[in-house]
Amino acid sequence: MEELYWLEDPMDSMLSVAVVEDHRALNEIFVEYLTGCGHRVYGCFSAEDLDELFTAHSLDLLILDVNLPGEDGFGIASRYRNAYPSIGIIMLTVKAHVKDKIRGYESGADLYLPKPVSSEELAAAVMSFKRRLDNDPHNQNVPKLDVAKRVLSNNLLRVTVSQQLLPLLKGLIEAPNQTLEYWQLLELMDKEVNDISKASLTVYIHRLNKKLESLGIPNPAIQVVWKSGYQLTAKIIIV
Amino acid sequence: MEELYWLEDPMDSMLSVAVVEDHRALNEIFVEYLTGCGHRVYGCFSAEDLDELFTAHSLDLLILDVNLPGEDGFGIASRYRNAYPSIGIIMLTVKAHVKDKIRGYESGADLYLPKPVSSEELAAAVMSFKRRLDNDPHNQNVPKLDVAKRVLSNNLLRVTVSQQLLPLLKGLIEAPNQTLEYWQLLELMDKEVNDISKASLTVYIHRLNKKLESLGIPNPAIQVVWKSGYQLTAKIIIV
DNA sequence: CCGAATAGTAATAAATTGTAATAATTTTAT
DNA sequence: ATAAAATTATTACAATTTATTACTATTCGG
Repeated sequence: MEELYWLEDPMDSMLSVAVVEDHRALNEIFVEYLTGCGHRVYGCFSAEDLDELFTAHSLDLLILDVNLPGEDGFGIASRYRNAYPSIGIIMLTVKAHVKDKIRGYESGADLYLPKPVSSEELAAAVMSFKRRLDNDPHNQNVPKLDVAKRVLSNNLLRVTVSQQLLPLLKGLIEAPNQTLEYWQLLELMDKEVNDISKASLTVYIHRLNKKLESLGIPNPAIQVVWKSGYQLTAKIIIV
Repeated sequence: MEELYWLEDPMDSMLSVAVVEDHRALNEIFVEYLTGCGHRVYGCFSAEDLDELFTAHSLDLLILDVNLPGEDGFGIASRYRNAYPSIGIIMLTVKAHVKDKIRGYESGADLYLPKPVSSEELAAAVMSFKRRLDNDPHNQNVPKLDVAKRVLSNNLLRVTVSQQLLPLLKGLIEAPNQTLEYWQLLELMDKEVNDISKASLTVYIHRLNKKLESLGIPNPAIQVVWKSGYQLTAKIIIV
């Protein structure tokens, strides 16, 4: 497959968005503009690219051109809508006929934008989707870690985190849904990397999981990745 | 205020919709068509009408013309969006300028349809909104796999899925009711394709079926396709 | 100094994985 | 139809890895 790309500058309350558009110039314009709006945006050029991208990154929103080489936008939309009902789908097309719009909606699009679409318009549609996500009661009351105060809190509860465990938790939060290897975790804590330290790491993780559980986060929030390390599976923000 | 009206024929899985459009003929066309689609549809002609209507009936969706006597569609949208974040808003307008579309989204519209809008198109947009409501995984008891959390759950129960079995299950969910060949399943797990791996695959499938059964899914959810592979027969979604 | 929280260590329990052995099922051959 | 062969299901077990608990030592604030 061709090389996918994204621009750097992820911000905190952002969306993960894939732009699937084979017109290179347009793709780049969209990616750049949406990135500037604070989202993590991946540009790709075909269904194949998207599938590969999706195996590696979770996505909140797909922006699909209808006319693509290989599988078209309708196909992608229905396929993803089926397995991932909560994903957002915005479709772009020059076909302005009613039939096409209806087909777009039926294949699972949340929004159907007739081309030409300006970056501003697209960004507004993305924000509209984001607002819906933010208003979802399940995405509210996200626990926060105050690093300076060493306090972990949500709307109801608060627990302190010890000096020792703090950099471990901070590191895990900064790499959401990614596996951190044992040696990386030990380095976060300024420990030597050896078997004895590794054994104690399980205890530290266990203690962190207990803290997180006491905040109402499902246990284990920090899950083992067999023979590799650990990953944090809950959403926590750092303030 | 003027007399509001709605046509009879409410069905069970319907939406409560208000059409706010001061063009009487158009209003009537929309109300009639959407009612025919099985929704409970209220026609009204101004913000004032809508407010009165809303005191008496709960509404899932507002269809707003932009140009209205008194408060315009933007005003209504932001006011309702503010107070009722989960309400759906579709805006209709002849103003096709980008600025107006953006203003529409910013004031809280989920969808912005440039006039002229056909009844069919409007109905498709309404269905799209309804599907979003219905498909909201939080609103149904379809088992869901949270890949990031490695958790499989329904309304009542929750089981974790090991690192190893996760990609296998994910692959099966993404190809619902399709047979995946042995080699495809092994590739999902990054295993070599040989007889020994194939033998162990039966154990992995068995372990997955046990997990699924413990969620109340009829066993075997993953069924063998003789001499070919396996297929998942239960509906599971990925969040 | 005391007492509570924290840190390190060790021992034990539990989970994950791969493999093998056996049981059950389906197909094929007679 | 029946027996044999092939295929898949289930169970069991051992090796490895991780989770949990308990205990001691240390640190920190009052």
